[in-house]
Amino acid sequence: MPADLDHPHLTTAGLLVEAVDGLSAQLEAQLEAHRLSPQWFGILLRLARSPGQRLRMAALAAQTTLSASGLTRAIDRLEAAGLVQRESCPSDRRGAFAVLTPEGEARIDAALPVHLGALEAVFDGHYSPGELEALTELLRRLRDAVNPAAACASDPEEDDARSAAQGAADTSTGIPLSTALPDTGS
Amino acid sequence: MPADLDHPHLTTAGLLVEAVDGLSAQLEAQLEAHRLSPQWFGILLRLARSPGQRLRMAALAAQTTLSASGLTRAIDRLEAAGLVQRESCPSDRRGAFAVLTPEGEARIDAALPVHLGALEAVFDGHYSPGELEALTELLRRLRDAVNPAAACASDPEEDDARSAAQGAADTSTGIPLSTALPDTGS
DNA sequence: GAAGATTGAGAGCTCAATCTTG
DNA sequence: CAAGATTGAGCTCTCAATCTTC
Repeated sequence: MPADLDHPHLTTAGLLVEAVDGLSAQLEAQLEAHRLSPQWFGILLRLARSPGQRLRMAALAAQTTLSASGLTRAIDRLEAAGLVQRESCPSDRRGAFAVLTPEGEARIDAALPVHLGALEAVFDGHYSPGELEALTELLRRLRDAVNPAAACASDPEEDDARSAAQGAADTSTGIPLSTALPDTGS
Repeated sequence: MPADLDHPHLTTAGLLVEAVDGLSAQLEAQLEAHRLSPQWFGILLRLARSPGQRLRMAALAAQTTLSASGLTRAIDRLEAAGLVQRESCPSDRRGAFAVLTPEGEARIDAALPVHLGALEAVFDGHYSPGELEALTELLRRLRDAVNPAAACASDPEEDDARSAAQGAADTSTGIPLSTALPDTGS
C-alpha cells in the first residue's frame, strides 16, 4: 500500500481541522452559559449586524451553510423561542424576512462580549500581533482558493465558529453574501 | 449594541472555518468518484495505517470525533458494504476490532492518490514551501492550545477533512490517540 | 416557467439505557 | 460496579416535491 499515509499535507490538513474543532468546542462551551447554540449565535449575530436587523431567508441560508429547508426549520425554532420573528417582504410577496426581536437582540448583546473574550484569550494568548496577522493572511489565501463563494463579495467580514461543509454557499443569489460566519456544528 | 461586530478576531475565526469548509467540499467532490464519503474515507484510512489494519472501536471513535454509538452505526454500514469486518478481541472479550477487508483496502488504495493530489493542488498551488511550513506551524500552535486531546500523544500524524466539533476526543482511553484525521462532514 | 419558501420522507448523530465482561 | 460496545428514542439535517408569487 502507498507509503503516503504520512504525507506532510495530510498533517497540515489535519491540523486545520483539529484547530477548528477545538476552537469550536471552546466557543460552544462559552455560549452554553447564555443558552445559545453555535447555530443560534451565528444566526442572531448576522441578523444583529444587518440593516433593520433583518435578512431574507435565502441570504441567511447561504451565510449559515444551511440548506433552505434547514434554515426554515432553524428559524421555526428561533421563532418559537421568541428570539426571531418572520415578516413578509413588501416588494416581493414570495419572500420572507427573519427579524430580530428585542429579546433576540438582548440575548446576542449579552453573549457577544463573552464570545469575543474567548476569541481574544486564544488568539492574543498564543500569537504575537505579527503572527496573528500572518495567520489571517495565509488563511485568507486558502479560503479564497477553495471557497470562492465566501470570498467573492467580501471585505473583511467573516466570522466565527464552525459548520457543515458542502458546495453550499451561494444557493440563492449566486453572487453577494460575503459575511459567512458559519456555525459551530452540533 | 456593541460595535464589536467587526472585531478582527471574528474575521480570523471566520476565515478558519471557511477555509476548512471549502477544502472539505473539494475533497468530498474528489472522493465521490470513488464512492467514498469523507467519513468512510477517514475510517478506512485510519484502519489502513494501523498495525494489522485493525483498530478497537473506542479508539476509532475517538479519532473520528464520533460518539461510541455513532461509530457503531458507521461500522454497521461499512460492514454491510463489505469494506470492514468486525472481529472480537482475544485478550478482552468485551472489546471488538474493526478490521479492513481486502475490498476495503482496495478502495482506500485507489482513493488515496486522488485525495493527495487534490491536497497538493491546493497547498502547493497557492503557497510557497516556506509559507506552507509557516502555516503548518501556526496551526499546530493553535491546535495545541484549543485541542489538547488531539495534541497530547502526537507526533506528525494528523490528516484530512472536516468533522463535527464537541468536547469529544478522548472519550474512552483518556490518553493516547494522536492521529486525529476527522471527517469531512457532509 | 423560475424563484422563494415550506413540508414530507429518509438518513445520521447524540444521549441515555442496556448487556456483557473484567 | 467500571469499561466496551450496542440499542432505542429524539433531534436536525438534506433531498425531493409542493405552493405561491414574479
